[in-house]
Amino acid sequence: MSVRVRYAPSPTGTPHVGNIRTALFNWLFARNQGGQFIVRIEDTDVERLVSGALEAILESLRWLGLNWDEGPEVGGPCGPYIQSQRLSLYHEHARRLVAEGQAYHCYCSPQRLTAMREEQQRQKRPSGYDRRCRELTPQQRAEYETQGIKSVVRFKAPLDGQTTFSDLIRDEVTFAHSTLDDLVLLKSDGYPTYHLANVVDDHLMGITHVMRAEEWLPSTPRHVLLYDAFGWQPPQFAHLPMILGPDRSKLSKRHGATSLLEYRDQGYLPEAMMNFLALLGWSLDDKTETIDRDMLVQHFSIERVGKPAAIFHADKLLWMNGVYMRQLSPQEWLKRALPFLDRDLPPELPRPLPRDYLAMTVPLVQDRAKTLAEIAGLVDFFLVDELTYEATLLHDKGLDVETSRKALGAALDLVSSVAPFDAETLEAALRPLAEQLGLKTGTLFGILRVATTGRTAAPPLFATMAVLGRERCLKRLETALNHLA
RNA sequence: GGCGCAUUCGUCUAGCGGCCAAGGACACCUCCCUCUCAAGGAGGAGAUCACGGGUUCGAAUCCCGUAUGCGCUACCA
Repeated sequence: MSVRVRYAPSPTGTPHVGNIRTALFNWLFARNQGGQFIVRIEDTDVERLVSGALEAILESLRWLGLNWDEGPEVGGPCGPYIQSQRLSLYHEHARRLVAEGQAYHCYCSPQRLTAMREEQQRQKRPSGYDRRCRELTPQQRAEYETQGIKSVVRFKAPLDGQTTFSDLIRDEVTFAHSTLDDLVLLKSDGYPTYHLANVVDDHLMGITHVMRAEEWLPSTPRHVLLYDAFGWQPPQFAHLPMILGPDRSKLSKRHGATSLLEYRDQGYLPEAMMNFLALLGWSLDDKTETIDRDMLVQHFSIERVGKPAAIFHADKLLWMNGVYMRQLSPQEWLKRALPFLDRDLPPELPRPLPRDYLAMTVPLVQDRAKTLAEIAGLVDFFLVDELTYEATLLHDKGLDVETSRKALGAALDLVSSVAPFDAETLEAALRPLAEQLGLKTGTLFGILRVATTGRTAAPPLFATMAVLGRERCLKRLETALNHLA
């Protein structure tokens, strides 16, 4: 039987990296096995719906390149893939369990349940539904119904015994039935709970492997019991390690960027993100760090997924992004950078940006950027009309103003006459100047760097000047001289 | 409180009984390259494998207990 896995997010916000890591592992497994990757939207909590969340989920998947075989937008044989459009299915199955005596209507008010729970907690007793409605007589039920009290449908969990299931990552896990209560299957608003909906849908959609975060482990025995109640074969389970914030708590907004799309906006490459996320809880061997998408698909396996939760430390992601950025061809690099340059370069610079001129800067800055968002700060001096910098930088490190002026003046002469205007010729002309002035080359070049780029750290001087061109260089050297006047 | 899962350098991890007085990567430090900054290259520091008991000729690897962390304990997923 062909593998069918699903990513089943609920549209309550924009997905964070941990959530998407789960999607990634499902996708990798499906692609590795030649199976299907299905996306199913679990919008059964009307209260928590966030508008735009669905689009953010799909956009996250698209950005990483996690294409789905069935789901929203593409449809499929088991649709609809949005749970709010499958309500009658859940009702039908809940009714069946009630008719078979495997589930029952519960009329307890939310207030009573809350009070009960609080009391249990106060007494430090195990919490859980006290099963008051489990054995209601037909008369009692009729009574509640005529009073118009809304009910929920609860599953009749076995009172004793235990359930053991096999998890692909954690091996055998056992839960005593005495620790389970009668969970709600159908809410009073007519929507199913996650428990009912995911079991019904996973079965109806032919899901073979349920790969989800570890937080679902405690409810898995209930799901297994539900499969049994329906007479269905449960899928294989694989509970993935969680991803924690640097303080070891569940990843949240407090930890800075957590949503995948934020990383996109910060200039991370999807291929780097995929590589990094894959290594959070999975490894190929004892040394491989960079693995591209195809290799990932080729080598992914559940057996190599680890058990312990992983902390999301973005510093390694930053490094990896740099690796992928440097691997890009200059053309591709520019293409990816352009939208960020449009966004981040000073608005007073005319658009469209001078693409050909920017292309010349690529060899000078490609190795220096770790994210696409940094590029604007690396190339802005190539484009800006007026450089802004502290004039003291022109005679820093104990240099007297007069020497700086002499240096700039001499450079000005050479730059105006040198030909051709390329890096080699410029260097051949300017390097000897240091000795003539009795300066160390580093010192001279430092002055010229500040004058031509406005900064103390920049790409190699002569290559930079060559790209800037004679006009700009002369103008900037003159401006620098004026700063010292 | 109950139940469950987990526990190897700061972080991501390799390790499925002897090849490990524990390997790789990020970050950090030093050096090289060098006009600055990067990139690149070479080194370094960093883990008594949570702790305590077993099992075994032999344990990071198997078992038990303890501790710690995390998760679940909703008419949320």
